[in-house]
Amino acid sequence: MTTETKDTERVAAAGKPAGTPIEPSRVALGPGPDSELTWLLHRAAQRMHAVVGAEAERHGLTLRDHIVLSALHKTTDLTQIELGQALGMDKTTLTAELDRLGKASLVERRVDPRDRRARIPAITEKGDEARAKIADGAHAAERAAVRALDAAQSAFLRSALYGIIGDADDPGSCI
Amino acid sequence: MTTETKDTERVAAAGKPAGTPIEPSRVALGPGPDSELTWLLHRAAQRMHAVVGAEAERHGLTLRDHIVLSALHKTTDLTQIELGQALGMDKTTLTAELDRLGKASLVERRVDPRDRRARIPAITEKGDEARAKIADGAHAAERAAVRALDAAQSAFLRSALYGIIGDADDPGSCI
DNA sequence: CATAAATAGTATGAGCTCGGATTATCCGAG
DNA sequence: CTCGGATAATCCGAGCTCATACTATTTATG
Repeated sequence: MTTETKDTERVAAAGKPAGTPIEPSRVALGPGPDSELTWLLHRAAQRMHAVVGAEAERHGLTLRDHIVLSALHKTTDLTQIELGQALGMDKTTLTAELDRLGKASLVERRVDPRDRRARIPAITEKGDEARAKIADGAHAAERAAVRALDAAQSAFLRSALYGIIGDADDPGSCI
Repeated sequence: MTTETKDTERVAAAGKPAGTPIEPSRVALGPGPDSELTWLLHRAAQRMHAVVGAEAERHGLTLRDHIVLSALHKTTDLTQIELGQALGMDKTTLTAELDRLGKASLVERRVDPRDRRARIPAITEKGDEARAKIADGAHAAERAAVRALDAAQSAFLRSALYGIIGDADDPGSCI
């Protein structure tokens, strides 16, 4: 009823029991150097999310926690709205995030003395210690990710990404 | 009282009141060429998501719809699990996504004749028409995003991203 | 000063993601 | 052939994101 080639097809498309041969169909569909740029960027971001997020996880935090703490380490006197815009994060999402970080005593919110509507989140001593530990591992993970590139190539990669981003202010949390 | 002339102005310029200067602190925090790689990748992916997603939106679909349809256009005979792995998409999420696309008659699920547990999703004629239209706009948007790079630089960018991705199989839907 | 419009932050609710349980089916050992 | 374990898809529930509504406060205008 069926051709004998079915065996090879089945082997190729089979799950991954023990021997784990490479499935040609999957590889053909997965990301490759000719894939669309949107897809490559998404996958690469996903990859870095996994490795850097694992580093944050080792200290009981998430990648988003680390990013927010790093932002608060670099700048001060931002309101929540300004922080959210700089991070491309929805204000409601950021409020919930700051609630979590505040409950863990990693940040604190003070009222802006010049505008009593606004709150100025600030990183605490404890928060900065956690941030510093994670930053070490995160930088190592980033260096490892581009170890195949030399300094000039790495710099070009960054500038190319920066060029794609431009001055856009896109929303959307994948982080 | 009511200011008859300014009213329309204000409504039109909502969110950016007249005379508001640019906040220097915000600009300083945003992504720059020296930002961390993880952050740049995330922002660049976010940017492409916005522009390509807008293209899909013009045809009543989402970026994820387009990606799934493109995958089904490129390959055949994948089960849902295999498709999900290739796309880095959770099996539950993919089931829901295929439900939506199926309801719109853009894909159909047939039982794998060799394994009655498995379903083989396939793109329909109608689905491929939508896919083709979106693909045109998407390619144009991608070219526009890297218009500052020449062919060699663009190729290098892709290969660098491909190198970062490696053979990892990360989960996580930002798409 | 009085008052209307705009804005920062928070609360609420719809819809989504994803880990784990469930069902139907396949496969290998006896 | 039968039976126990593995696997594909689906179902269910906790937790999350984000649009919208709401409150407190500031700013503009006469």
